[in-house]
Amino acid sequence: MAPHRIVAMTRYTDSVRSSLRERVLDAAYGLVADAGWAGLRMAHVAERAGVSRQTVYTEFGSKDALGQSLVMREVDRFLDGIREVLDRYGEDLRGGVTAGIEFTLRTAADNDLLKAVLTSQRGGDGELIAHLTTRSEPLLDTATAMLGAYAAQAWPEVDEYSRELAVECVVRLTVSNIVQPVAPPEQTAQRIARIVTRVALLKDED
Amino acid sequence: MAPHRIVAMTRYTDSVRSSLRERVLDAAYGLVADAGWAGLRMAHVAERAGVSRQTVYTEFGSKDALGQSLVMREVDRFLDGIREVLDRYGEDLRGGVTAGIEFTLRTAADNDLLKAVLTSQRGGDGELIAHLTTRSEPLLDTATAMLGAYAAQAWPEVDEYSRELAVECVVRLTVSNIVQPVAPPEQTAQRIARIVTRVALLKDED
DNA sequence: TTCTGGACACTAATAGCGATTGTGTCAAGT
DNA sequence: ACTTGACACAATCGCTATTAGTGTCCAGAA
Repeated sequence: MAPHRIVAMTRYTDSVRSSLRERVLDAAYGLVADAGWAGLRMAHVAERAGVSRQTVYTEFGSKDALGQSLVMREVDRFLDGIREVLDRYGEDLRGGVTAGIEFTLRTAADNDLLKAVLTSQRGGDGELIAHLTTRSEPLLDTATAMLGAYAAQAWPEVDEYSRELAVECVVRLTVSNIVQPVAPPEQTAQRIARIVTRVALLKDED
Repeated sequence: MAPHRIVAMTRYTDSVRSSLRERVLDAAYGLVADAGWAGLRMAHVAERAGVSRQTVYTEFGSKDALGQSLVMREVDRFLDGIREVLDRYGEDLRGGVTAGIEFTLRTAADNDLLKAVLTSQRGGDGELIAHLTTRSEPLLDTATAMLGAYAAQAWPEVDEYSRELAVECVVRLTVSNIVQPVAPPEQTAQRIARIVTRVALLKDED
């Protein structure tokens, strides 16, 4: 019985802790959106999260570490979103790619933090991007690898080289359209998907 | 005779003036490369160009105007370079595109000013990019239009929509590879050219 | 004429310096 | 576990004096 209780208590503690982390992270996210990373005060984070300043420090250690966790959470959520979209479309890779691109464009449009990470843009207001040493630098690489895996599964008849080219196109053209948009996300997504389909389906003669 | 002499003198004066402008611009270019736009001193420009500070002011009016002329000259040279490459390859559009991309990648690699203009990157050391109001903002548009014209001439059998897609690909993928290079210019250029060829040649079925 | 060189007013960048504000840590209290 | 208050230390701010640079004018030389 004792072991069981210990386990139960540990789980309870863990869940409390993780919900605490989430609350703090939520608070930080909102405040960063308002005042930018430089304008963020640990005291405000604690206040908005409904905890003491000390708790924030014991949980995250420092402001920099809090920033790390913040962008890591955002990155993970984005990657999960992409995965979910791709899964939802199953064998229809073109549909999945279109939806994934649109999802990415919309995310970048209303999430300054992820936009900064996706476009690797330093400076500006996204000063916290100095913290992307952990899991956000290789964001695009991760996304590329993910997309490549789905492509290999859904389009086994396409040769590997063509798939590589196509995946590279998706990623680079999407980022390009985040930086310099010319049409609403939906149209842009369809346009890129069309381009990419051509790249994948045509085996050149030379 | 009098009119002739006047004309001759005017031409002489013009040529002196333009060579003066060039010298000053050359001096400014070198100094900007060393110390950045903010670190540039009009006195240094004059000194290196071998003229008095006053002459620089009478010729350009202000430091800002000098910056304008500087980026305009660089932009024009780049555009001329692209044109020349495209002309040299004549009907061989794929060869021309490949060479043009490589030219662009190499230019961006060793010309910070043009790199800043091409990637529209503000801030950083390219503080003078605040001056791209004249002929550099539409640089990419101009290049796109140019490429489109050549494409229409060399590939009349390709439908217009496909040509548009292909040209967009060339421009966006090239810029993308300036920002995030993964291979030397030559390889990258060939890769992009291959992608673009596929986009142009395949008419999709849907 | 065209360019030079020096003199000038005015403005922007710089350095120094309290005063303020915020980070990060500690210990005692709940 | 979390809070509260206190603290040392560092970064930032507002202010001032000073420097350095822009932009202009004009007398003189080529």
